[in-house]
Amino acid sequence: MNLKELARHLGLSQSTVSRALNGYQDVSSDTRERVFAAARRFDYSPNASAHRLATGHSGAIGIVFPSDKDPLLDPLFTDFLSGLTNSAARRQMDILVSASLDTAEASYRRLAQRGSVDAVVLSSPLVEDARVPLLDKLGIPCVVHGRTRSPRPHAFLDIDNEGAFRQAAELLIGLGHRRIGLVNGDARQAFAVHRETGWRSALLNAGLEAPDVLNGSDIMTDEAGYRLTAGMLAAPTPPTAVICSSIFSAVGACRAIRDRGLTIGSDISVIAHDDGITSIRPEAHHPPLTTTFSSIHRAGERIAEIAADLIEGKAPADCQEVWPVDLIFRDSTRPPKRP
Amino acid sequence: MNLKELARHLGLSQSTVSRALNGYQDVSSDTRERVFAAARRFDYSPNASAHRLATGHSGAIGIVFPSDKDPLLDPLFTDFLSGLTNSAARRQMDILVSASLDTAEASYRRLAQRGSVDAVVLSSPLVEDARVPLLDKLGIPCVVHGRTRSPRPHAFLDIDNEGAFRQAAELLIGLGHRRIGLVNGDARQAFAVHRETGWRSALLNAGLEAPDVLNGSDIMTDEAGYRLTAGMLAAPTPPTAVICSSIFSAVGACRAIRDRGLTIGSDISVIAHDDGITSIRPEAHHPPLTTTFSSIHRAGERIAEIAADLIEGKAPADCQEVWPVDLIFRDSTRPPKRP
DNA sequence: GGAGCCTTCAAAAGCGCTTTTGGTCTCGTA
DNA sequence: TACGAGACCAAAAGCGCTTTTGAAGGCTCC
Repeated sequence: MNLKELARHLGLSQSTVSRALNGYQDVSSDTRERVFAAARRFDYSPNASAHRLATGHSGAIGIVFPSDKDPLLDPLFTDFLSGLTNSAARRQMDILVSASLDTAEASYRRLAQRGSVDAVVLSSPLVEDARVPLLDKLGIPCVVHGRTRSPRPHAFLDIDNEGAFRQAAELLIGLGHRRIGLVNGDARQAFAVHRETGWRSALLNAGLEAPDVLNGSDIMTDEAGYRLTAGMLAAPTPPTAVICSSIFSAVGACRAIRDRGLTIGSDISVIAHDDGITSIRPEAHHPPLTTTFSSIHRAGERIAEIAADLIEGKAPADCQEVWPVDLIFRDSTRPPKRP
Repeated sequence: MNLKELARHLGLSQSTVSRALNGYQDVSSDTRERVFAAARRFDYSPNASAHRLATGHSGAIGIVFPSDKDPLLDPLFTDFLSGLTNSAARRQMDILVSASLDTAEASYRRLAQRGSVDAVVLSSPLVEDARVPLLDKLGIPCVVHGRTRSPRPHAFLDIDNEGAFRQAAELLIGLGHRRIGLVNGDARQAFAVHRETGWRSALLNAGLEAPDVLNGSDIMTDEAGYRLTAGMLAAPTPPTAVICSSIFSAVGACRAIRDRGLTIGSDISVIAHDDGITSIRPEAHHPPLTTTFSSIHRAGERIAEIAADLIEGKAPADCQEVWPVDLIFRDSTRPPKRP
């Protein structure tokens, strides 16, 4: 069932039917209702390709996978994507996931030239990310999940990583901790830099040191979390608390603490950043973990909306949001034994 | 730069340029080379929408997210999607992720009618899954990741869940275990049923019982893994070994074991199913976990190929694969202390 | 040397929609 | 009565590609 047939059934022209369906004003409400009734009855919905060709819009938001087996590719992405997709669907848009077989640049370039997407979402930005100027040059609207340095303002949604980690460190300092370890993500990533800044500023403001031995950085896996934490605990002056950049790192960190015969909370305090994924919940741990919390699912939802705004012509400079992060106090943070 | 301009630059007709680029035979190799050179020079690639409209193919494989916040939605999906996308890209196809805002049925129906995708991938099938007959009725080729009961044969790629879990149980039985707990996924899911069958058959074959108290089933999270395992360990005759359906459940199970003052390996043996995600690696645990292993990333890769075959007309009955699962022996499985 | 064939290409139709253009008909106003 | 305005709709152009149709030229072969 296509538009032509539907029009024939109704005894109307294609254009009238099209205008009725698309909400134009110069169709009598009587005709409009007949058209809608027929569309429902014949279960008509317009062909996507034809619609796209005619309008020049693809009706899709693109997102490019980093690369084949990138360690940055984490399970959080599922939650993010799910939010993105839900929200895009509400705006009648789809999410097109594309792989970067050769280089990321080539992928974006291809997306642009083929007109497969109207905008792209950029995940896991580096401190200085070449993709942003590239997309700017290619003329594809782009919204960054996170922030990056860029000559021209870009649309983004970020959480206040610096503030969150400063607060987390301040909480520990308030409890009496003097040596606070950071189990951070990959140092090339923008968010990791922001978190380190937050951690460091809290320590320096309190007149404490932020030595390199307490500043761990690696991919955010269970294994790396274990290794970094175990390393810190084995140092001559081990930390009395650690802050982890992800729940996966935290799982490893907790194992390292226990393997050393120490108890989480009473011996070593732990704070983890929680993106809100279902598979591992910090409040279900023993003891429940204190967290900095921000739902990555909701970030995905919002980013699709921002992308839609961008497509409708909103200026990138007006599409910049930084969300506050909740600090949720639980039982894994206590005063240190020997301050 | 579009086809018309390119043709004008070359002094050729659109049709000749199109035929040259698409590898038809009735273009002289001389002309063909000129065309390719020009296409490269002007960085031309055909408009996706126009191509789709003309060919009638959307060039995309669809996948529908279960729903807004479905507990079945797991982080493994990222790895799966990454494989799917890579492989699809190699065949010049994209992956269209779509949300099911109302019902899953409506989403698939819309995808079908709008012609947005040429085939769909169906994840996490239930034992009896309404989506398969629906897609059959709608006439969209579909490949299932897993297996489900269906009146007509459907294309699928599954791993040998039953065999894997039978082997796992047999390994434990061989070591002398008599009470083996199962920390399984949601019992509505097909794979969970298969795994239970494997576990049960190994026990019964060995003349052992498979009581309900040892047959745990829930979503595959850290928390559920903890709860199920803790429950079993608190029973009058606790298991001496547990088999977990996911690495997330296993993380929880291990915590439950330790929280009870027991040691993994020497007190309680643990086997986990490992999908090969990077964030949590079983070999990095202490002790390293024995696993049934199958890469979900590679499954995604293969499924895109199967979908492409299906689109090209291959019969669904000829697109059925069951992959063997590796049983990787590590240090978390030892003979029981008191058999 | 003309019929028949192959190679190479141009012209044009068509994919299913949106949007522009223009025409008809009614109505209110001068 | 005449006329511009407004409501409604049909016809047709156009989006950028693929594919069919058919024409021109060069070739072989009887």
